[in-house]
Amino acid sequence: MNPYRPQDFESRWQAFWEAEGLHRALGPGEPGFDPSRPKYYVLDMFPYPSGSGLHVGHALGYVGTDVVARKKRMEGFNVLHPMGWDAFGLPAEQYAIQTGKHPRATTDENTANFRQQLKKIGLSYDWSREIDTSHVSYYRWTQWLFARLYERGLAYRAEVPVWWCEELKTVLANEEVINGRSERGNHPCVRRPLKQWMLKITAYAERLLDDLDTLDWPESIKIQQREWIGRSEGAEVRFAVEGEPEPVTVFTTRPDTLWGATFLVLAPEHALVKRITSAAQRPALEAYLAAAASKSELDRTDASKQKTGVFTGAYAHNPVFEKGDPRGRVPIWVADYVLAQYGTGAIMSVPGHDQRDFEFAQAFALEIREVVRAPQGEKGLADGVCFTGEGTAVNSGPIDGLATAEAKTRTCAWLEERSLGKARVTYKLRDWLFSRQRYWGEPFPLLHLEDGSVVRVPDEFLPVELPVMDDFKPASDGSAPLARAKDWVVTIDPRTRKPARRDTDTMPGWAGSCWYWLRFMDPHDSKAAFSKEAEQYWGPVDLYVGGAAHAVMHLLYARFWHKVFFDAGLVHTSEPFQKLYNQGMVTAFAYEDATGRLIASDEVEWQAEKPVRKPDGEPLKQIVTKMAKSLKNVVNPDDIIGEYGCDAFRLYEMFMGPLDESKPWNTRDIPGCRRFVERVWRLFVDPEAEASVRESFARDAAEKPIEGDTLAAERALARTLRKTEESFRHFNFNTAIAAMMTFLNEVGPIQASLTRSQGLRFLACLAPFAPHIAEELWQRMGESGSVTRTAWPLAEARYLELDELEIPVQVLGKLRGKITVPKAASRAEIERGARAAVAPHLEGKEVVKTIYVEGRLVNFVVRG
RNA sequence: GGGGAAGUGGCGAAAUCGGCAGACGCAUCGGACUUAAAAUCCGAAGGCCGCAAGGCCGUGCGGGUUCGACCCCCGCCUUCCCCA
Repeated sequence: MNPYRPQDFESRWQAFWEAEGLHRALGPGEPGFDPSRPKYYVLDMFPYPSGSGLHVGHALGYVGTDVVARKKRMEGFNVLHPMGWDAFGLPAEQYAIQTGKHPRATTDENTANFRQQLKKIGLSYDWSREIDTSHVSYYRWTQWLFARLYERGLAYRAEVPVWWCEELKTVLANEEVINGRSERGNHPCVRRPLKQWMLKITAYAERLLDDLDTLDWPESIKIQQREWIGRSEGAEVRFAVEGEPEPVTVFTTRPDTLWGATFLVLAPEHALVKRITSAAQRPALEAYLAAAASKSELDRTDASKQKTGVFTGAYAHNPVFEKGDPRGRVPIWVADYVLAQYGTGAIMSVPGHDQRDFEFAQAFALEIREVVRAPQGEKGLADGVCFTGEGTAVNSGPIDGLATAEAKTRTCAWLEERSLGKARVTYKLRDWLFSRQRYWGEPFPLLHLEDGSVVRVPDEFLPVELPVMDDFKPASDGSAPLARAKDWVVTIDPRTRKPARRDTDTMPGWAGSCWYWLRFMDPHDSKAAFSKEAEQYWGPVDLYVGGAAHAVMHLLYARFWHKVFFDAGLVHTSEPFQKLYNQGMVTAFAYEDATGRLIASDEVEWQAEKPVRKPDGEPLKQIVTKMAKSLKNVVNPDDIIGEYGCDAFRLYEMFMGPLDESKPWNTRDIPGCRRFVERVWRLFVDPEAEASVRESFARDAAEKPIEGDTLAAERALARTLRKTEESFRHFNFNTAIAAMMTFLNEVGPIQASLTRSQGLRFLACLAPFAPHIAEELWQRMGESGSVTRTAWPLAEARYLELDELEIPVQVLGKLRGKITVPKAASRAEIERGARAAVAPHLEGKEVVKTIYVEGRLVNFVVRG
């Protein structure tokens, strides 16, 4: 008896692949490496191994890349498809502080769990290349690469505001602060300046922007990155401050509106604020600064919020006016909608032509002056609205009458001639805050000498190992936990033998993911981060797949590091990821009662097609949300695989819809995929018989001529192969699976007419999606080796051609009939047939025009 | 607030270039097989009207372009994602 029992063979094939090393990616220098084959590097964004394990949403992208990797191998590529762990970071540390377990221990437990879960999904990773960013064998090279940035002057220290929670006595990361309160405990937080390591990503802003054009990435991601980098052209203008030697420098994108600047606004953190504030204004100002410190940048710049600010009591001089001209005397205000890190931390306010300045001026009764006349037909200042568009300069001395674009360049020239300012390009992108006062991260390979200077730990003395500590809570004075590892901190500079103290900050969670694709190319190298040969062969990543959630930060940081490596001659391409693809989010149904309260899905049952709560039958509303532990709607792949088998699970993941779309998981739909694999099984195997495969597929079965049902099957197979091939171009594997289902529907009734070759080609086509059943049937067919090593089957053009065409016939764009014509029919014949087919609809009407789309459609345009 | 996506049957979805809307699957209903059930196989099915033939309406809403619009343009509405 031969029923389909996946539990009997799925783990056996997984063990076989591993034992045979079928997914090992052999690289340069390894025995058996074949350099004549083309390479393909397909990479998943590696996961942070959280304690809650994988859910079916994570698996979506992994199955997607696995399908691609398996097909590429069948096409003869050397495929690099690795997996590892982005294991440093805050959550592990947080969890450790709560439970008292060391993050090393919990991280190892979590990665073991993830590895075992991933292996059950039958993913064809080369596990010999597994990496863990929190292992010293990895992070010593993170430190080494950081040193390359450092020696190029791209790392520096600066006082920047960071979130501080007085109640918790700790520095918090941005993501730990919500609406000015700590995520844990809901305590108030403030931003206070602290010395931090910064990376000078702004030095690469122009290249990060320009090189986007060379990448095969989704346009939406490119737009988001461009937006993030935020290039803007404008001018820097110096305003002299009354009674101060230092001028205030402002940046503006609209130098043409300089004549309309009626006040200045400084960011609360601006260095000049405290110096210039008058005694009378000081109390109000102090109160304002304290309030601003507790707001996030998001709140501060939220345009919908009421504008707040306070006058400093000081005045500046607008340099476009003569000394003594009352129009040039402008008050200096402080407002939190101006950010210290953007531009110069100070703006000139032109309330007539900037919406935020307009609202601010209205709120505080400041002067509004028109300097740009709106074009005919548009509402301008004369109509009482702020005009922010382009128009004609007025009340602006030397640039009066000029159009905005011309007025801008003329103003810049005017300023430069008089040394009052200059044209400048700025970016919204800011330098990257690269240090944390936390334990679970990479230590900086830096030493502080007694004279206050900072030196690198020489490369040959790397790694700087993270000391083992039992108490790694942040200290109450905001200093880093590593500062308490006294024996570790106190050291000597190996170069000068002078006493030194180690830097006690650690790198942020992003650090390890800034180069991991390079380590995968050569993961066990103890002499270098990666060998030149390996990088030369495998780089760049051909296909990078991950969630759109990382559209900006991770991808921008990774590109930045890679460009630095390129400049340092470490890599041969200036971009790391040639093609990027974002898998969609897998959402899940959740249920809420009449009051909107969420009900866990295991408390829900279905009665008469309606969801109700189990104990009392109260009707519930089905909603779609993300999968989250807190919503109790998480589905674990282990459970699904246990019940339906791995192949059915993989097929369902791909059958749900196009890879890039977000779609709800519905376990109720899986039986359809399970039935599909069972039907595949029965196509090849008679479950009632002892034979390993049906007679018609046996090795010694008589050769069948390609005619009749066999020809029909050949054509059906050709259509399936074509559709599958196409699905790899669009990453909509749901249509490939649908095509294979259609194939089964078509050949089911004529099973006995199928040839062995047709059966084998179908299995090869199925193999990337459902590799276990493909292997099992491949073996039962008596084929030697693994289906993963057979050639990818292609459709033969001659079996895709049809003898007859069915052509829809429309009248005035409405479908009124269909005709079937021989492939060779002439246009005249087709038109004649079409007229006949829709004759009743043409009755008494005049055909004005006949539209014929070659082989596709006829449309009669009629009148009367 | 800014930025990015997406809205098609009861549900997941499909539809080369602007050319037959709803392939494939789930759930549902009917039939066959069965003592019965499960499994399997065959069939029905967007909505409305109709015994039927057939007709009308239908891709979030309102306009537009076109012989023809899920697809292109303009304006709305709703939902989801991201913000160092």
